[in-house]
Amino acid sequence: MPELPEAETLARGLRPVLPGSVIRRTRVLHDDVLRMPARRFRRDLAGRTITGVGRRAKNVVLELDRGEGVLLVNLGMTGRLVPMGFEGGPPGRPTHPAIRFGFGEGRGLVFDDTRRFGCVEVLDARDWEERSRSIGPEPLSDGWRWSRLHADLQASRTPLRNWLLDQRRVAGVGNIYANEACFRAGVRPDRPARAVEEAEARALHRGIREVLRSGIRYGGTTLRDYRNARGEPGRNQRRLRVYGREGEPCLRCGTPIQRIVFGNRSAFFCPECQR
DNA sequence: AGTGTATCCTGCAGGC
DNA sequence: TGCCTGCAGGATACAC
Repeated sequence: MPELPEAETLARGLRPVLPGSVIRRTRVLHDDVLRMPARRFRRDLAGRTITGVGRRAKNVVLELDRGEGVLLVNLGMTGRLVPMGFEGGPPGRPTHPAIRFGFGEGRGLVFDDTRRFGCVEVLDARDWEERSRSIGPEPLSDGWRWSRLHADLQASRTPLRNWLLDQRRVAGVGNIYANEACFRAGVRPDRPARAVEEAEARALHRGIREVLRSGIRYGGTTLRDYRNARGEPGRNQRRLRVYGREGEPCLRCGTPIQRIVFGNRSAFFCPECQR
């Protein structure tokens, strides 16, 4: 579920709330969301202060004191972060709590994840730097240019949609926004990456940025589970042009949107507008 | 290097 | 109402 815009929206909602909180207690209800032994996880977090909230790719990054370590949260398909006991409204009780962080004075944070495909881990500064380096460029950063995208695409013949989902190539793009970006670029999602021409790479670069910015502007896309820090759904789902619209008319030309499956996942496109 | 497949897990919608 | 199938925003591992 949560792709870059959803993680960004969540991080923005947590930023005014969490910093300054001291992790006094960590309860692991489902250890399968941890990438490390529960004992070490709890020990690494004990007594540490959350100093900031950021995002990298689809991850929410809770920055920690004592050496710039981070608590890295990947939301998977159904993950949520629910602040508890802060003013600004109780966002409803978590239905599938996996980890509970207690800050004292009745406050805390719950990592809630129905399917538990998400994961949570603590990394020290060195490991975090190394991990971040293994992830591709942030598509909304100034440094990410269409020429780089075009050059990188030439190195692969995997289908464009799959290429976009690979976090080592570009950060934060998931199945919804990948399909939407392909539509805006007028390129079929199953076209080999290296067959994307220069002008198309420009359009794709622009399309990726547009769909991600739209996602952020409208508070994320909620198909079912996504909620921001206040427990509210996003509004971007109304702006999707192809994703989930199989058989419905293309908003540009009226041709029925097609769904095909490859790489084990659905892809949606307009056979008329996308070549 | 690429693809297809399977895995982790739960819930929901639709067909009968 | 119940049972079954298929599907879901992610990430990874495997055989070929």
